[in-house]
Amino acid sequence: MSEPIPKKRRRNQQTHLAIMQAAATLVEERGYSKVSIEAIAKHAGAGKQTIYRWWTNKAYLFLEVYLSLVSEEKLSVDTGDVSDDLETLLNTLFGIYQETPAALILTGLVQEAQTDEKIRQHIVDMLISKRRGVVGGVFERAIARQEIHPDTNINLVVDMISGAIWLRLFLRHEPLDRTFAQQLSQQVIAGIRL
Amino acid sequence: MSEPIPKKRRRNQQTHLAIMQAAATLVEERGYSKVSIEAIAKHAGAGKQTIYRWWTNKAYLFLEVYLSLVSEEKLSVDTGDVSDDLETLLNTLFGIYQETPAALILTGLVQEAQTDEKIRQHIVDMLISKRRGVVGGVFERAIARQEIHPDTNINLVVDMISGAIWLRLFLRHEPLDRTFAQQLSQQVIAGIRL
Amino acid sequence: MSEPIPKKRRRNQQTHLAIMQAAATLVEERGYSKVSIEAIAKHAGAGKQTIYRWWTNKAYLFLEVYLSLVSEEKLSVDTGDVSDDLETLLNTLFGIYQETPAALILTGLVQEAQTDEKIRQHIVDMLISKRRGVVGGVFERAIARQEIHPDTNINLVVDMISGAIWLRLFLRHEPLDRTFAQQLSQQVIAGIRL
Amino acid sequence: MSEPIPKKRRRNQQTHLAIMQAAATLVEERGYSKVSIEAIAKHAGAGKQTIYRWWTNKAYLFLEVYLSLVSEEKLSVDTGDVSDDLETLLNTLFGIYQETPAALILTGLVQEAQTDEKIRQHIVDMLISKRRGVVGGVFERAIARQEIHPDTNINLVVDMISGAIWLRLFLRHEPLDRTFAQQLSQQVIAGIRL
DNA sequence: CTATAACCGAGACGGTACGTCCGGTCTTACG
DNA sequence: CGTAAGACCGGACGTACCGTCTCGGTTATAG
Repeated sequence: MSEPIPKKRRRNQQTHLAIMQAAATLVEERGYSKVSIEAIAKHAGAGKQTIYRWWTNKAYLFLEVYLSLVSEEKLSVDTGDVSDDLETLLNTLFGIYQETPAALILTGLVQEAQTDEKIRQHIVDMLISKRRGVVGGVFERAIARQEIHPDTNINLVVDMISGAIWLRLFLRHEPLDRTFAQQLSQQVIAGIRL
Repeated sequence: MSEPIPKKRRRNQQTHLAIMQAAATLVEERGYSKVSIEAIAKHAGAGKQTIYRWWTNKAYLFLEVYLSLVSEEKLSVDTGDVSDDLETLLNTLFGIYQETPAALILTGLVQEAQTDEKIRQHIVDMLISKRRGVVGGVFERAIARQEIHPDTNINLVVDMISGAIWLRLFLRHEPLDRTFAQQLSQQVIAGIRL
Repeated sequence: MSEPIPKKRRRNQQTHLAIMQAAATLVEERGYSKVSIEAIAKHAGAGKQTIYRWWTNKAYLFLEVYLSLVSEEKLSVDTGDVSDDLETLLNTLFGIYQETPAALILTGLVQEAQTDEKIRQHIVDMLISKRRGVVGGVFERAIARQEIHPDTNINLVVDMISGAIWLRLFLRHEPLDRTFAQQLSQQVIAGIRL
Repeated sequence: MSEPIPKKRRRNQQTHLAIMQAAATLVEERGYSKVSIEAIAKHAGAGKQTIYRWWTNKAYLFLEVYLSLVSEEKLSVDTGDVSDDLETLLNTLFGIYQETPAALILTGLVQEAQTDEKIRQHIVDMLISKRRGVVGGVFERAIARQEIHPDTNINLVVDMISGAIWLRLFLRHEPLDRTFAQQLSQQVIAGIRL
C-alpha cells in the first residue's frame, strides 16, 4: 500500500496502533503541521526509527490514519431516493468530521500534496475511488431510477459537492450541519433533476 | 493592507518589495511549506529581522503576497449575461492561478488557518469580501435582470463554485481550463435559472 | 586620549556623561561582556549613533570609564615609610575596587586586549604610567631613604604586587582586604629590605 | 572532567575530540571572545546541538580544553632545590603558554568568571588544586628540607608568583622567558629563604 | 529448543531553520 | 545641524526537529 513493506514483516501490531493513535491524538490537539514525528514517537512510547521503518514520512502515516477514520463502509447508503441518499450520506460524513480529526488531517495531506507528487496521487486515488464507490453510486442508482438526467456529468456534480464541503471544512466560516446537508443536496439535485 | 501600519514606521519600500517578490519566487519553486523565512531573507538580500519587523509570521507575509496577486480589480466583469459573466470570471481566475503561484500560496494559507485562528479569520474575511464584491455581484445583477431565481441562496451557490475550483486547485486531478469553466457555470446556473 | 576626537567636537557634555554613567551602572549590574551598546544607549537616553560617534567601540568607552574611576590622584601617598606607603596605597586601591565597578571593567578590557592590539597598548600604557607614577614612586623614595636595596628590580616587584591583586580581583577566591594589604606589602618588602 | 557524565550516554569520542581541537584551533586564530559555538561546530564538522549536549556553554567547553592543555603531570618537578624546582616549573609552564592557546583561553575563562559564579568556582578549584599539587609541593618540600621559613604563607607567595605571570600573560608588556623565570623565582625566594 | 536475525526503545549525530539579540551603519524628523 | 529614534544587513545565539545512525535488549520464527 502506502509504505514499502518487506514480505516477512514482523511488525508489532501494538506499537503500530499506539503510533497511529498518538498521531490522531496529537493532530487533534495541535494541528497537522505542528505534529512532529519526534512527538508522536515520544507520545506512543516508541522509537523514531520504528516510525520511519513503517512509513516513509509523516504524510504516509497520516494517510493511513485518515483512511482508518473515514472508511468507505461507514458511508454506504441506499434509501431509494437521491435526495435522501445524498442527505444521509452528507450527514454521516459531517458526523465523522465532527467526531474525528479527519478534517485536520485532510488539510495537512492536501498541503503535502502540493509538494509531494506521490502523496498527491495517493490522495486523489483515495478520494476518487471513494467518491466513485459511494457518492457516484448514489447518482448512478438515481439515473437507473430515472430520478435525474441520464447524461448528468457526475464527476462535475461530485466535485461541486465535495468542493463545497471542503470549503467549510477548511475555512470553518459556516458549520457542516444538517441544514447545510439539506440545502446542498437540494441545490445540487435542482440542477440535475429530470 | 493586512497589517495596520502606524505612521511613525519608516519602512524601506524597496526592501519591502524585494521580500514580497522573493517570497513569490520561492513559493513557486518549492511550495509553501518548504519556503523558510531564512531563504526569503537571503533571496531578497534582507535581514531576517526586517521580515519579522513587518510581518508576524510567514502566513501574514504570504497573505499580503496573495492579495497582491489576486486583486479584486482583475476579476471585475459585467457582460449583461449570467452565463457569460460567470464563465469570463472563472477564466480570468484560472488564468491567474496558472500564471502565478497564487494556488500554492492559497493551500499554504489554508493549512495555516487550521492552527492559527487569526489567520483563518483574515482569510475568511478576504475571501468573503472578494466573493461579495465579485461573484456575488454577478448573481445580484442576474436577479435584477430576472435571469435567475430571486431567492437563490447565493452564499451556497458561491460555495459550490469556489469549492469545485479549490478541489481542482488542491488536487490537480483535472485541469482548471475553459471546458471546466463552461461546464461549471452551466451546471450551477441550471440549478438556479428561472 | 583614548578616543579619536575630532578637533571641533561639539559634543554634548550632558549626553557624554549620561553615557559614561549608564555604562558604569550596567557593567556593575551584569558584567562587562553582557553590556551591549544598545543597552547603554537606551539606558542613557541616547542614540546608538551618538555613542559610535565618540568612541570607536565598547572597549574605548570603558577605557574612559575606567580612567575616570581609577585616577592617579586618588592613589598618591607619601608617609615616609615603605611599608606604610605600600599598605596605604593598597588599601586605597582596594577601596576603589570595592566601591566601583572598576574590577569588572578591568577584566573586560583585559579580555578585549587579547584581540585588539591597540586596546592592549592603551591598557599597558595606562597601567605602566600609573605604576611608574604611583607604585614606582613609593619604591624610589624607599631607595632614596635607604630602606630597600638600591638595585631592586622595581618593575618585577611591582608586577608581583599588581599580579597578586589581579589574581584576587579576577578570581575572588580570597578578599582584597586590610589583612591582604598588610601581608602582601610585608612579604614583598621582606624580599627587598636592606 | 568538568561535567559528570552519566553512564547511559554514548558519546562519540571522535566527535568529542574534533570539537575540542576545533575550539583550540579557533581560539588560537581569533581569540576567545570571537570564537562562536557555530564556528566550532562547523569547523569540527559537528552539529551545534552536539556541542550543547555535552557542554553547558562555551566556558565549560574551553575549561575542558584548558585542562587538556595544562595538565598537572606536565608540570611535576622535583630537583631537590627550591630555586631549581621553581625555575624549572616556570619554564615548563611558559613553554606551554607559548606553544598552546592556553593563555588566550585562560583570559577568556577569567572573563566568563566575572559573570558566571559556577564557572568562577570551577576555575578557582582547578587553579587551587593545581597549585596545591604542584607549586605548593615545591614549597612544602623546601620547608621539609629547611630551605625556607617553616611559617611561610605559601598561599600568598603562590598568589604573587601566579599573579606576576598572569600580568604578563594578559598584558604581554614583557615576555614570559627564561630571564623572567629566573628573576621571579629569585625575588620570591629572597623573601622567604631561611 | 536453541540461535539468530529482525524487532524494539532510546537517543546521539549532522543538519536546517526557528525567532531573538545585538553590532555597526545609515536615514529620517525634531528642536 | 546635532541628536533620538530606529530601520537596515548580517552573524550568532540556544532550541526544536529532521531523517540517519548506532547501541543493547527483546522477541519470535527457522533450523
